Amino acid sequence: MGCLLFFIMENIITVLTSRGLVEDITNPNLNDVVNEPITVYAGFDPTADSLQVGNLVTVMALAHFQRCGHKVIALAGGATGMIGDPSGKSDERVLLDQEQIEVNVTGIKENLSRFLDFENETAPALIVNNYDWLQKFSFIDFLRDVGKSFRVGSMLGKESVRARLESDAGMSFTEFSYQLLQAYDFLHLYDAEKCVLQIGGSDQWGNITAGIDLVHKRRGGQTYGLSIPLVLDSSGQKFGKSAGNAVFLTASKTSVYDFYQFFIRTADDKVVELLKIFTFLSLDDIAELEQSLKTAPEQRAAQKKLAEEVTLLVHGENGLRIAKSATDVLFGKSMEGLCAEDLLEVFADVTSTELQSEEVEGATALDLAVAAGLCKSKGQARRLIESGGLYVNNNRVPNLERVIEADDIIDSKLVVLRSGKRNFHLVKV
RNA sequence: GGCGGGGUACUCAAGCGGUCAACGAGGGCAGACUGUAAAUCUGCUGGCUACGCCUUCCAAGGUUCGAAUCCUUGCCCCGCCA
Repeated sequence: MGCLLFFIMENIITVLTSRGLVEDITNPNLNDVVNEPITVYAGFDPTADSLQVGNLVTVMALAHFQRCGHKVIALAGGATGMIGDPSGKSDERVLLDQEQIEVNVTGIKENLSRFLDFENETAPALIVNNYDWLQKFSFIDFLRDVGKSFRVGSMLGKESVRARLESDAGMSFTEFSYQLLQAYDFLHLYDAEKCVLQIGGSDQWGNITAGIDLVHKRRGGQTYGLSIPLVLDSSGQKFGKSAGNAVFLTASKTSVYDFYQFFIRTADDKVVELLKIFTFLSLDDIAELEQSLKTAPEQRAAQKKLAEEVTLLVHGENGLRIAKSATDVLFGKSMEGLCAEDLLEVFADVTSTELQSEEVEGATALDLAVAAGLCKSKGQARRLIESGGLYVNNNRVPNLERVIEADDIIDSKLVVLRSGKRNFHLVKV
């Protein structure tokens, strides 16, 4: 049996390495260990009710594990989220209440369900919440059973702790204890699910090794850790922020259009790396796209493929369809042939204003822009029009006298205002 | 507690009695160019019933025909000495 599996299973470490998803592993033996199916887990912090594209890196790694025949567990940190992981944070985190965390855990589960197969016959994925086991501990029990196995010296040595102790913000006992909880998670999953590997972002290294040590001390078992490199954008910033806002996987927080566009705007020198990380495209396909980048950069084939693949994975076929038709309308010159309902879907997340029909029909474009709140004042609207930056239904407003006619109101319901290239505002009549 | 410097638009920062809705830079917005990149160039950046009018330069008073500019008081910053 082992032999058979050996031949049909691709070595997951090789796969991940070839896609740039491995920063470091705790023990080189892991290369051989994964030739048999193992159980692997990664934790997700419920700081919001949706994962962000940054989390997607870890999710993709988990998905690769599952595709290679391993059993994967996604751990939602319902309990640890209440404590706050100090790793990579310069300030003490504001504690979330339990109610909020439950909401967040639910949202995260929803996100994960798109990537992991929970129905798989041989190795269905599992979602667990560490609140389920950590919540049962009394403080005394925890200190006796878990705390006893930790040395303060090595806890103090962790990067996440050291950085904070040296900063002005300092660190509370609560956050200091965080690594014990995450370490205990590993022990619990080792016992309950025979989980022998934890993966996570490189900032999780200290927490992962703490878990490995704990399993070794308490059970004498050998476990492993694998860290994934932090993805940065071309300006060296943490990946996944767009104009200061995080890009979320949940459509209500980041529209499918914005999500799609985030990937479309990937810089040339970054797109190959992202294709490897965020899609399941073969390396051959990616090499082809890389070639097209050199021969026909203006086609942006690689960016388009990246955006399509990721949007499809996260938002499904319908999400991708909406994102693409939104892109057509928002970048295309004409909106002809689209009815008000199509437009409402396309502009679902665009700010909109409801006005009475007598405020719209017969009004000048200038007045409408102000009434809708697109421009703060008439002066601003006037300047916008004079510089040719205001559009009604994707047609430039030629002069200050332009009046909104009945024809401009699509299906007697909608007028689409736009300032500049992509700043849209919907007027509902 | 003593001495000195200062508070101007989103930010920095000129202005020191009229020519000030307030120089300049950054940022932001728009236009041209372009590959939804980067760079570059141009315009705009208090409000309005708009070649004019109104409200602004920490706050409140005062001097003056006229103040962001001078005086008084208050509030707040920042240096230096105790």
